[in-house]
Amino acid sequence: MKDQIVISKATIDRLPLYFRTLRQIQQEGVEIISSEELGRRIGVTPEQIRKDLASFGEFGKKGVGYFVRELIRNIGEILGLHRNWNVAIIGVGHLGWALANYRNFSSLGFNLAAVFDVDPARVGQIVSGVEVTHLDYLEKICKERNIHIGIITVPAQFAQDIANRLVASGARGIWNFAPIKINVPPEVRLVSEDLSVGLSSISYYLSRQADQ
Amino acid sequence: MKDQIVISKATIDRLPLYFRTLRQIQQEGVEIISSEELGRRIGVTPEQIRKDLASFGEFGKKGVGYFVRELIRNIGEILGLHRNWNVAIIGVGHLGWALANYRNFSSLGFNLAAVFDVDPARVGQIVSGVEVTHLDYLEKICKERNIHIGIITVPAQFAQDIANRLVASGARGIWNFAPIKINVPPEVRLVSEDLSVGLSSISYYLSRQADQ
DNA sequence: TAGATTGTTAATCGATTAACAATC
DNA sequence: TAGATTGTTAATCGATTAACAATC
Repeated sequence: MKDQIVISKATIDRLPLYFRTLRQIQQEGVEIISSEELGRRIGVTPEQIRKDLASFGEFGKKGVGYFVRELIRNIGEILGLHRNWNVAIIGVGHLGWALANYRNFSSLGFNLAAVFDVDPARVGQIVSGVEVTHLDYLEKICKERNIHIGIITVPAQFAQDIANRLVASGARGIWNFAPIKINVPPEVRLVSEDLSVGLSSISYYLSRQADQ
Repeated sequence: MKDQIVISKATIDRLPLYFRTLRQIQQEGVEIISSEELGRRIGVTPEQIRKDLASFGEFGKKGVGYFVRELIRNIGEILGLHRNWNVAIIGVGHLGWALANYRNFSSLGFNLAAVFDVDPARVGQIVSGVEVTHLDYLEKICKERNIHIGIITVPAQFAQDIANRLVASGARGIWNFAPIKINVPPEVRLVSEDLSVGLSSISYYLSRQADQ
C-alpha cells in the first residue's frame, strides 16, 4: 500500500462491487480483463476503476489488463475478507431472519456466530445453523464467541442500548438497520443502512416526471 | 420550487432522513425546531440542513426555526409520498418476505399491491395481506393493479428479465436487491441496493485498525 | 515494432462548510 | 430593540473525468 494517498470513501464502497463482478467473470472462465470491459459490466468508467485500484498498488499489466484471479485475491485482502470475521445478529424479526439466511455473506467470508432475540418463542430455534440465544446473554456469548461485528435489526427504540452492549462486549463494527441514529465510540466502525432512502428517492423522481 | 437551482442527489437522499426524524420529533410533542437541534438529532450539520431545505423553498422562519408539522408536510410532498404508489415485490425469498412485512414502507405511503414468485408452494399464500401470484401472470397483474414500482428480490440471473417485464408492464421505478447490474430505459428510475457494501466496508476499516 | 492498456497528473465538476446579511 | 436563526453567497474540499506518458 502507498503512503501518502488518501483513499476516498467512495472508492472503498466500489471495491465490493468490483469483487463481486470479478468473481462472476471468473466463473465464466475469463482470466484477463481490461478496465474497459470490467467498467462496462459494472456500470462504472474505466478511468474510475483504474484510479480506484491504483490507490492500493499496481495490480494491472500495461497493454494487457488485469489478471482476474490475482485481482480478486488482492481486492479480497484489501477489504479484509480473508480475516473470517465473527458476526452476530441481534433481533430475529423478518429482516434479521433474512440477513441470517443471506448466502452472500458467508460467501464473502463472514461467519454467523451468534443470533439473539428477546422473544421466548424464538429463543432455542435454529436460524441458518445457529441457535437463537436470549438477549440477556448477549455479553457472555459475544465474549465467548469473539464477535467482531454486530448487526442490529431490533426496533428503533432499543437500537442504542444494543449498540452500547455490543461495544462493551468487544464488538468493533456495527451494522445498523434500525431507523434511528446511534452513537458509538470513535474506534468502533458504524455503518447505518436506511431502507427508506431508496424507495423514497424513486418516489421523488417519479413525482417530477409526472409533473412535466 | 425554484427555477435554476440544481438539487444534488445527496440532498434527495437526506430528505427521507429528515422526514423520519421530524416525525419522531413530532411524536414527542415538539412543534418548532431549529436546524441546530435537528442537525444534532440526525448527525448532520445545521448548514447542511438549511441548504438542503432552501433548495426547495423557504420553509423556516428567521430567528425562530422550522414548524415541525409544516416541514413534515412539505418534505413529504417534495418526496411525492402523498401519491400512494403501488408497489410489487418479485421474489418471496427471505429478503422479499422481510420487505413485504416492513412496516416503514406503508407508513411512508407505499401500497403493497402485488407479490410474485415461481415456487408453487408459495403461490396462493398471503404475504402481508397480499396473495402471492405466479410469476407467469406478472404482466397481467401489474397492468390491472397499476404497479408503479417493482422491487426485485430474485436471484441475480433472473433479475434483468424481471426488470424488462416490469418495464413492459408499465412500472416506472425499479428497486433492485439482486447483486447484479441491470439495465433499464432512461425514463425508468432504477435504484440498486447492494447489501454486501456495508458489511465489506466495515471489514475494510477493521482490518486497517488491526494492522496498526 | 505497433497496438493496447495501465498508472498518474491535471482539469473539471459537484458537494460541503464557512460566513454573514436579512429578518423574525 | 436585542437575540436568535434562517437563507444565500463565497470559499473550500473532495471526487470524477480527461489526457497522456509509460510500458507490456
